[in-house]
Amino acid sequence: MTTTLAADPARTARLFHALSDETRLEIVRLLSSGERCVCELTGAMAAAQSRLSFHLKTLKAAGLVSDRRAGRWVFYSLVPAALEELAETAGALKASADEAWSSRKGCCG
Amino acid sequence: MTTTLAADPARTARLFHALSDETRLEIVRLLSSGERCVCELTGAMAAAQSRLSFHLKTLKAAGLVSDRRAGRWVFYSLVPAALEELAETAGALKASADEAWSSRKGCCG
DNA sequence: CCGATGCATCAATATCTGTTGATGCAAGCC
DNA sequence: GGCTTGCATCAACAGATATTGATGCATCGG
Repeated sequence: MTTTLAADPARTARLFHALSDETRLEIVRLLSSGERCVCELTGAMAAAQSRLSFHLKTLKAAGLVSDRRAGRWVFYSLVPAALEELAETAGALKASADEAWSSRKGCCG
Repeated sequence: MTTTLAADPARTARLFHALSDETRLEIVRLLSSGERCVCELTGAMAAAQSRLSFHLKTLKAAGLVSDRRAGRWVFYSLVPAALEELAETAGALKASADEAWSSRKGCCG
């Protein structure tokens, strides 16, 4: 009743899926200290350029990062609103788990 | 600096992965109103029994739910600690996104 | 205009994931 | 002891996902 739990399940699943990969989590971690171009990410991680491009595309599709072109470089950065949405959803899930403890219910006779 | 961001990336990825499926999100939603046996979940969702068993196994492997045998029924329930861990991780990600805005940094010349 | 750089995209492959139907197994009812 | 119920597990398949190397396409420097 307090918070909307998974108002849009498909959206929630997409959001969680985008963060269900270690490579992408590492990208997010690197972006947490600010905007980065792909070349720098490639350097920081031991990853092929096409691999990073793939994961960045996934993160972008989920709305977690945005890109900005500057000259020959493309800069990626986190989208705070999306991460806030994530935090809210996770918070709602936690709240529902706490509720579950108070409202016990019999099942199957 | 405030919160540890992905101290254990593999664990974080596993947690997010467990919630990256609509069927599993629906299970969590049903469990949020209390303990449920598989038979009841099967009834509430339009899902084959073996399908639910598969997803429950995934959720259990991630530590998000626990099971309890009672007679011929197996009751599943949410694990508040795991959902709190999730909420904390999501909160840390959000915090890092906010930090990213203040600490801009040049890249690639 | 030419070569180099930064990045996206494609093709091919390998692996993982989810679904279904069948089988197995334990617990309770008769 | 047989039968039924509730659930896990398996086998087989289909589809999604991740990795790699190659190619394409802009942008910039000369």
